[in-house]
Amino acid sequence: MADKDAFDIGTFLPYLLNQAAEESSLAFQHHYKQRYGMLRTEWRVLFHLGRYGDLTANEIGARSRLHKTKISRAVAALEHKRFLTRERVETDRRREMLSLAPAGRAAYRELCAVAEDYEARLLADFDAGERAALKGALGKLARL
Amino acid sequence: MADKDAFDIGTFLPYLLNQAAEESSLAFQHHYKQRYGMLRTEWRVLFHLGRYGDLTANEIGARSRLHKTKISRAVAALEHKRFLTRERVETDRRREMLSLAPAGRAAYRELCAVAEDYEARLLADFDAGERAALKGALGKLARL
DNA sequence: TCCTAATAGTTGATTTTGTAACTAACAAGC
DNA sequence: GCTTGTTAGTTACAAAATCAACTATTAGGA
Repeated sequence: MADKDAFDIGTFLPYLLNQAAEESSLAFQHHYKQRYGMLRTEWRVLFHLGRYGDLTANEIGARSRLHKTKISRAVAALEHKRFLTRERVETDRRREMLSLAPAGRAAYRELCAVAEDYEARLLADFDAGERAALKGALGKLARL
Repeated sequence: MADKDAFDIGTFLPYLLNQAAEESSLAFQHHYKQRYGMLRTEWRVLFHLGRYGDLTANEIGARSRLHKTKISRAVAALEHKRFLTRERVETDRRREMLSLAPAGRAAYRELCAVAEDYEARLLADFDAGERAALKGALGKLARL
């Protein structure tokens, strides 16, 4: 039945990418989920605010490629946890500027440290050249 | 605000993997969704049966790392589309052997061809060495 | 045999996501 | 001013994923 020459899902790129992504997200999830009760989208939004400073929901969407409804919900959840605050932009009252509150900033700092450690472990088996090649290839595939 | 030396999500491996996985799955989805009305899980189950021959739900789970409830529902949907048939294993009546029906086999063949083309396009910018390195690295990360 | 534990698979309840429709604010043309 | 179109963000409803509980069957003792 199993044709030896056949196309193999185990080497199909989208499949490999999905497996690797899932595997590598799993252990990290634990940190923002268990410790802060955050969803993945919330962690991403928190991250963008921590890394790039105050942004509107729309700007986060442009950077992260998250859909605006996901962002809207993540922002509401983060606000509820008092991790961020909103302020209407007076020059364009459709927009809201989002800023990390102290609790959010603390969570960001801690999660960044965890993320760096975590990535180091993921990449422990790779040398510098392999790491650069991998990230370069992924960046191309992700069209970032 | 934005610290130049800070950890950057744009180079965080789980993030990159997720972006690349999402991007590379998106266009391919269209084929099994539009053409056959399948969900991603259904395509994966179909694929495993086509590639590796008759399997039980549990064996598919072990290979694909899909949760058993996802598989159970995917199998039900594929059976409803008459893409596969089930048969109780007489030596252990808890298990059911799954086999592709002719329609499922046809879908499998067509989707494989599409997948090969699709992957070739995804990897068009990479030379043979880069492809091998990428797949090797992803395989390690996915722990396959 | 009978009791308990483990396994294969399904079902139901809750969460989360995705899609589309919606409100509010702005912008451009007349 | 008014109309039309666009953009920022939210909400509602449907689709899907997750988690726990469930049935049926097998396995391993005492």
